[in-house]
Amino acid sequence: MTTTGWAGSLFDAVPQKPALDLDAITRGLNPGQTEAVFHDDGPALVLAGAGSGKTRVLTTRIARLIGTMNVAPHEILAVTFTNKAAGEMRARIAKFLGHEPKGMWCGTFHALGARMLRGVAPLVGREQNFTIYDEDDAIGAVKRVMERRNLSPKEFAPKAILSAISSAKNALISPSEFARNARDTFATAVAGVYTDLEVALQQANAVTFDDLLVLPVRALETDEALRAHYQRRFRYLLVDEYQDTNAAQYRFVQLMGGGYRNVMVVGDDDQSIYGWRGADIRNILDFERDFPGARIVRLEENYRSTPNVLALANAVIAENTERRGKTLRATRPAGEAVTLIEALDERDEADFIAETILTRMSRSDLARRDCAILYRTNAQSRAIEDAFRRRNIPYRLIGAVRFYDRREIRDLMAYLKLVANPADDEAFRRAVNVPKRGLGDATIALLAEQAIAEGKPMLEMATRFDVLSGMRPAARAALEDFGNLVQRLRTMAVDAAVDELLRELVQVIKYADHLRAEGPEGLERIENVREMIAGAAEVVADEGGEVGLTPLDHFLQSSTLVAGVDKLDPNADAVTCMTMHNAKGLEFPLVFVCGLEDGLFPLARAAEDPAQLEEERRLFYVGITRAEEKLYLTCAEQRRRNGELMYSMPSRFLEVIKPSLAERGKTARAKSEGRSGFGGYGSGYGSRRGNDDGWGRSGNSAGAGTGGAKRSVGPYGSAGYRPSGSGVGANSGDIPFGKAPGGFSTPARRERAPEPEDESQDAPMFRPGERVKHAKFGTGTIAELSGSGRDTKVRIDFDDEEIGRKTLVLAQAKLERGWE
DNA sequence: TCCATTCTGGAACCG
DNA sequence: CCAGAATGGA
Repeated sequence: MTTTGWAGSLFDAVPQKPALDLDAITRGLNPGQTEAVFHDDGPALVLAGAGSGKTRVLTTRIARLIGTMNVAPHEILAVTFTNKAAGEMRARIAKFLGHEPKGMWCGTFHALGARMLRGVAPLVGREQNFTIYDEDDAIGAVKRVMERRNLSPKEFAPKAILSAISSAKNALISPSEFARNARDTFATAVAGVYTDLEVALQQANAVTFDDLLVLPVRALETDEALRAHYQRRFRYLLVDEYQDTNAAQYRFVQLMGGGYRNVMVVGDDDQSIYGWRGADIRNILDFERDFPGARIVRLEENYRSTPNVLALANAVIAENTERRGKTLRATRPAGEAVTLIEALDERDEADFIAETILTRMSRSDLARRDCAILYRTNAQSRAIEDAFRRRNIPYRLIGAVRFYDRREIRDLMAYLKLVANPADDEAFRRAVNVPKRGLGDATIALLAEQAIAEGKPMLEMATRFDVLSGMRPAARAALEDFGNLVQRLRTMAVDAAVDELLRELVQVIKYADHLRAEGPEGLERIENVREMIAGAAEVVADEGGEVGLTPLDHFLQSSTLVAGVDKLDPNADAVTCMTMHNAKGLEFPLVFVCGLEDGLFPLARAAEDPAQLEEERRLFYVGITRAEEKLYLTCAEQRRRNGELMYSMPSRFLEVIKPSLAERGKTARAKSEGRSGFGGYGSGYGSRRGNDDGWGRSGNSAGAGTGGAKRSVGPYGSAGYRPSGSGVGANSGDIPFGKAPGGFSTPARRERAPEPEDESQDAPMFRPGERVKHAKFGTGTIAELSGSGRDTKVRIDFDDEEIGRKTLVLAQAKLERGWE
């Protein structure tokens, strides 16, 4: 391959009219912002605290470069953290300039990597129409490789193996290097799989997400001409959320910006929350070393939040030691106090949140879209959704079950991927039996075997006479059918719009009938398919640079790279629920950060490692700083996690929240049913009665006594969740901290209970032969009991012939005894 | 023998 | 609540 393919001259200077009113767009900038916007050449590090207007700085600087500095848009490379942010940045710049910044590369690292890779695929052993494997595809490929290496998925979890490979890739460690350093059996297994996986990926003309970073880096490192081309082209690099870059991304920036060295990175070390994905906070801490002479600009004035919110944020983050150190200064007038609420359980917590939102909306012009619920894990959304549904409050979930993760969507996507890239064996495996064509493991295994033997795609094997002739007639017919269908779609896909393609596909495989047969939830799936087709109709080829791609290629790429927040419609009239990770970069007038319990936030596994604990704390900081006007922090005494009831201590992060920083209270249920306040709950489980100095461990806890059975009279703020009879007094609600003097760090566990209210764990054991009644299955006789503790299972012969003998988990069965 | 369906154990954060 | 084992049907 020559280098002329990517050395495009598409963007040869079309002189842009300087229609930019620089004065207008830089009016009101503070000194730090001005310095960053008017920074011309050379490296620069902008340390931008939360809400300090960094997006404005970035867009204004780009507008200035283009509008008044004679920099052509195609000379600019801007990296954002989400596709949505890229779109917004582009739109804002267009507004400043009065025209689209055509030719500018603006997007996430992954999107930019994919874009570059389309042009240089042959350099890394791929073709232009390569497929991007999502995590499931990659796990599938890992499993296949493991099978061939006789590695049992029981001994080594494919997911763990993939995760190790992913980490290696993000650290730019090659398979051979990994193998050299493999010491234990797991690492050795990973090394082998890693080596084979690379071959399999290449054979399937596929790349993983990580490869979108790794392969461009490799191409840039190995091909001098390519590197020179890009270094000449991109005179200005701007990287947002720099604190979350990993080694591969860092290297990418170095390579791309290594020519002019006009690299401006913007970030906040306090908001680094992707260490688990290989992000290296040192990238920002060490920027000056890597780019000597870099100008450092600090943006510490916060325009987003009230002083109350900021005081809390500063207090929380000050606990971290690994930071450059900065303090956000408030510019807004004082607002409402932050409120900390203790709930009984997750349902009580959710009810409180929902009621508070309703009350506040009724008392002000607060809109639903102004409210956000932030949590640590997606699993927490369940209770919150229930609470909203019961009250008919519209809400939307960001990122929980991603649209493209739904089965029906994945089925159709598999077809599309296979059509776009016939070598994609993972897609073949998924598509070939949708709907069921009577092809099972045996047939597929045979195809796979042949494919490996010849080094050819499975799809090709499925169309070859010599392979087919050895199969059962039914299987042969099914494969011929399937092969013809894919071939027809391939012909169509050359120029057809994707929605057209999808409509044809859905019709031919009678997909709607297939889904309808699944019952009521099938209808919802049909609806999703409609949505997918509608969405496909809207995908237009991205401007600039990607010649030769079919509409299908564009569609697949853009849909593979969407993030949860990318779909967030800021105008939708709904409350937003999401993880704190997803909330990065967003802001809302009213924010609830919930589930503040030790073991959940911080997660138990992070508690032991100081580095991980600091990252959790930064995540908390991110959550807090999303709030513009009013912030609630909530925690629950008990919570069901993975089916078991957990009693938890309030998060250790709350420890630094002195009475002056937040007002405290309890939900009505926590007050009336709470087991005499904190410390008393759990009757013996992790009880720290009397071991507590209340809220203000630092000693100035005005209203907090010696813990134990205190009555909470904490104020509820103006939020409206003010149970009758609750007084308004000094700070007093008592919640023990996770990091207790005695050293509690993990929540206490106890027996599985069907309902939070149900204390059936104390019920005596059942005996075989005993007559019982089950709510759904009716009466029956216990045949046998097995297991112990929460895993006790009971086998029952039910009287109803149709039900017969069933094995149930005792703790969940809710059996009534004494029935004849 | 092969394929489809039911059952049972295990589940972060995300591009 | 989803994937892999166990089991039932052609």
